[in-house]
Amino acid sequence: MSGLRKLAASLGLSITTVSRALDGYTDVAPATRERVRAAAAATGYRPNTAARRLRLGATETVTMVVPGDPGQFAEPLYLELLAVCGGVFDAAGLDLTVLAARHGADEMAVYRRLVEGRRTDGLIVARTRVDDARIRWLADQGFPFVAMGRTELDVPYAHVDGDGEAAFRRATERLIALGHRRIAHLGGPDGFTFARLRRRGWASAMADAGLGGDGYLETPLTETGGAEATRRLLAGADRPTALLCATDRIAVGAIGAAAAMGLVVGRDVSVVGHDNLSQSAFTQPPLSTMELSIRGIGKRLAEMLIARIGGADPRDLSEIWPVEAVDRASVGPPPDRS
Amino acid sequence: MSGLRKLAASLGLSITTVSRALDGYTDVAPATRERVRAAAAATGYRPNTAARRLRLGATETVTMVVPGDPGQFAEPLYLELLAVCGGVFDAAGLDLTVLAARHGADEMAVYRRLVEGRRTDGLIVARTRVDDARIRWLADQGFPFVAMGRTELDVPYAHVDGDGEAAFRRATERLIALGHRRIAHLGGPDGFTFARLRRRGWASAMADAGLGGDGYLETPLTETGGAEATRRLLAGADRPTALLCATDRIAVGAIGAAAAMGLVVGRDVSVVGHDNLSQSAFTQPPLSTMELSIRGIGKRLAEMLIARIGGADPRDLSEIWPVEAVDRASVGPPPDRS
DNA sequence: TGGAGAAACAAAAACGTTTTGGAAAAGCCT
DNA sequence: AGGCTTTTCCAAAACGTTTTTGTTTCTCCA
Repeated sequence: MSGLRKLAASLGLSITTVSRALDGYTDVAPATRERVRAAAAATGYRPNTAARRLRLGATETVTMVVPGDPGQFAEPLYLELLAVCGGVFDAAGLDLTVLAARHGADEMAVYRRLVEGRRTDGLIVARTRVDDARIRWLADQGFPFVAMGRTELDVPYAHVDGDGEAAFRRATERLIALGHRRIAHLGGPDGFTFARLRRRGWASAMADAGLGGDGYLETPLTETGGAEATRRLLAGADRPTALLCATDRIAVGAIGAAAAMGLVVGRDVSVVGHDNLSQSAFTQPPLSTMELSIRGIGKRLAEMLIARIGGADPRDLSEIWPVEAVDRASVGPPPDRS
Repeated sequence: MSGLRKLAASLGLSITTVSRALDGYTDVAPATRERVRAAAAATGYRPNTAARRLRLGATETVTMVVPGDPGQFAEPLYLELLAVCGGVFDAAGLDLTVLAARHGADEMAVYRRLVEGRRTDGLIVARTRVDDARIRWLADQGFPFVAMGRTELDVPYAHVDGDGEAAFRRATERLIALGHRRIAHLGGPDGFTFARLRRRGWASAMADAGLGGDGYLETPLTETGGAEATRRLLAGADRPTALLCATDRIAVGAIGAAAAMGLVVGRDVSVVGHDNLSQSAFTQPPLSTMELSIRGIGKRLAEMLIARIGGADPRDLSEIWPVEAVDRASVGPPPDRS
């Protein structure tokens, strides 16, 4: 005998009363309620989660699928996101489980298994894509989920995102105001919505200023990707005077490649990133970048998922967060001979 | 009616037979087994996990507590560890849940709640400390867990670790062979076992060479920590010609600070790190570092935890992995005037 | 005083599995 | 053919909750 039954026996009560006392029903006399609570605290009673979940028909679990591709995605931001969300979920009595999936065919299989096997009450979808099969399917199923990032799909879905388009437009405008004319954009894979939006911000600012928007190069989201793109961009005669990078990792690669070519970053060529990773303040020169509050976003994301699980309408759950500029020495006016 | 009962009814069998057929007992005729399996596959039957767990008395869940301290611990390696472990656990039918806890008082409370509430079957303990209360308590309870890293406790516990002591001894010896005499060590907080072992490796190589082991500075595990320590170390007259850093993050800070002081890293001062983070190949100059296979370690860690849950003796589960040197341009001979 | 209504508790069912302890049918041997 | 083992299946119990549906006792008012 264990659990509720034992506690009830030791108190000379029925398990019904004990259960209801602990859950705070008005059904039980205040005196008994206190007696039960004291006994529960004293014996360290904790309801068996499996039994509870079976009875309730809920898993009390939410899931985040993290990219499992080797090496490629050692994104520091995701761990912080997990930690922040974990705190909120924990306070709400939800377990946060993580699952790794490689981008590609088996990715959808992972989601399907989770949803169809009713192994989770809600999902966090990160690294959203313009046409995101996961979101299309989940929304179609009416399954509760939140997305970190947007898509271009026409279905409603709960999401939080940074305003990368505005941020990159502003960043471009500031470079233009400094005198730059040839501003290249090292964008992420265009399938990712965040990459497309940031490119759009850059492109619209360039167009508004009557400048050519042809200095666009799509690169992998790695330092290596940024370095290779930079080598190519800076090789030509009419090389750009500024490199606007979709992420700090790309920017770190760009700074490395530019320096290796004998150029002084911040004087011969300006570099801008996005994310404000901890290492970005320590490049030579320190990287000008933009910051989005991961802690804030993670908290809201978790709260939204809880709301969705509670039945909230996804149409009411949409937030675009501002992105703040972080100015450092990797940006300066263009060189004179430009 | 749903689940097993429905499936059984549709086949004209009892739920017992269906259950045993799916679990592959010899108890059921091969013909019926196939019939059941086909029907299960066709209807997409998945056993209800809560019911299963209740009956089995297992949570089928393992947990990793990640550092929840804001910003401080945006360690890229942890995410990769999670992804790798997640894959192994998933294949074994185990859920991997993450929980955030700040270092300090409530950390033990988190572990206690997990274990005493029987909310998990096993734990992964990372970032081990020399005298680690978590490990002392868990081992005392006989609860299945694995540690990434060691302690100086006398209790047996399953663990995987890199041989940081040997790696730092070798690294120091190589610096000495290059001609360096004043080699400073920017160590992590000494409470962390990995930091103490790396320091010991450095100290023993220095002692063996008859060199002073006083160039030791304890720093936080951040770029800022490395930068501040470097500023202090390089300010004096008899400044070190080499900085051996406990981690790449510290080393990145060191390179930044040294460059800001007008020194050329790799010529005026050499810098070595450990972790081989993706950005470390893109500092100026590229950082010499050491690498430990996180994928390999994560896989073994997960396998060991599964073994421990299965009842394996922790004494048989201990692995120290080699650390490989990654040579880049941040290391060179000491400057002449030394 | 009788009856209605509220307050406090309890019995029992259900959630969906796994497993125990058979039972019926079939095959084998003498 | 009768007893024995083997094969194949099933009824029922149990895991520990939550919740529905009572039942009893008490209070209050006419």
